[in-house]
Amino acid sequence: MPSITINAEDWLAALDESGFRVTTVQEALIDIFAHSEYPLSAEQAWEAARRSRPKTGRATVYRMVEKLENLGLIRRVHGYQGCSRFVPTLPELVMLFICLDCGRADYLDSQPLDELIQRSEHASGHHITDSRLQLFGACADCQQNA
Amino acid sequence: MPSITINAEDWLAALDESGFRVTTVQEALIDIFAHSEYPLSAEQAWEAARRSRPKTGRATVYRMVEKLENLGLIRRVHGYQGCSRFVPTLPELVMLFICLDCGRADYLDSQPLDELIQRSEHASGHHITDSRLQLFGACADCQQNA
DNA sequence: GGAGTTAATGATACTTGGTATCAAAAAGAA
DNA sequence: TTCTTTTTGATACCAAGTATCATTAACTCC
Repeated sequence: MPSITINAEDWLAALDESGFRVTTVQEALIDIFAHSEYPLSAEQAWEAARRSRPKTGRATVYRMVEKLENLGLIRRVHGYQGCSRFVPTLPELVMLFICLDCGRADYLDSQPLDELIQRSEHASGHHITDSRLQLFGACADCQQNA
Repeated sequence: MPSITINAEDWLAALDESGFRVTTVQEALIDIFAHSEYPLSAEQAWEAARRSRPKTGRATVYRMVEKLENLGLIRRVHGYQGCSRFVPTLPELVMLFICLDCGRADYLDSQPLDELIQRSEHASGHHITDSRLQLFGACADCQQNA
């Protein structure tokens, strides 16, 4: 499975540009989200943060997760195990695939989704401005090892 | 917006066939879900149920919602206002559209989704077994009245 | 239709994920 | 370095959802 590459610098820059102060909690959390192959809940991110930074507060992590989501740096995974897990957002609009065996996230080309939206708009008369798509199944690796 | 038609008889039959007893709470809840144009949360369904059946218990409604979801009679809406709202499932696999103005749900032909899945499977090598798609925007009616 | 059996219900207590508060600490500006 | 303002962490809090269990209501069998 191709792993994604997130540039922590860019995330910190994004926070800075939005007028937020750059803090050590932020750096820790960005590091955590940027390097996880699996969708993380705020609770899991908190656990992870305390490993490198024991006094990290719960509320801080929840606040940070919300901030990162608002800035579009992470996005919510809607699916199995609820809708409170997050993965890094890639620059381009991509579709998210989650392997039900290993749990890892993969990013797929979103062009088919663009076309789907165009066709559906045309057929229904609705104006579609946003979408949530999540795909599930067995990733290429897990199929081979099965 | 085309309104959906749910046959309460069918739902009761489905519960019956699955070995569950047919009760008055069920009938009330099925009625509520089948006739709502808007996605309902368990909490909202509870409120609605108590209007016609004041002693209805909270836990009962939550249990019932879970049961209806497990039987595939209602499905979860993943989107704005969280992921804890439900709409009736239509017999065929359809895509769900939610209007961000009036809040109503509409059901779209799912063929574009089938094709998307096929194309994505082919391109990625993953085996896709399930999907969650939600579309948002302004419905045809709301566009006209804007 | 009535008695017995078993599942469903309702009231309550509880858990958990998430939020509000506020004094203390840490960033940034001067 | 000092001052101002945001962020933080600890705590308390809230709300959605779940477990428990005595009571009630469906279904079964006669």
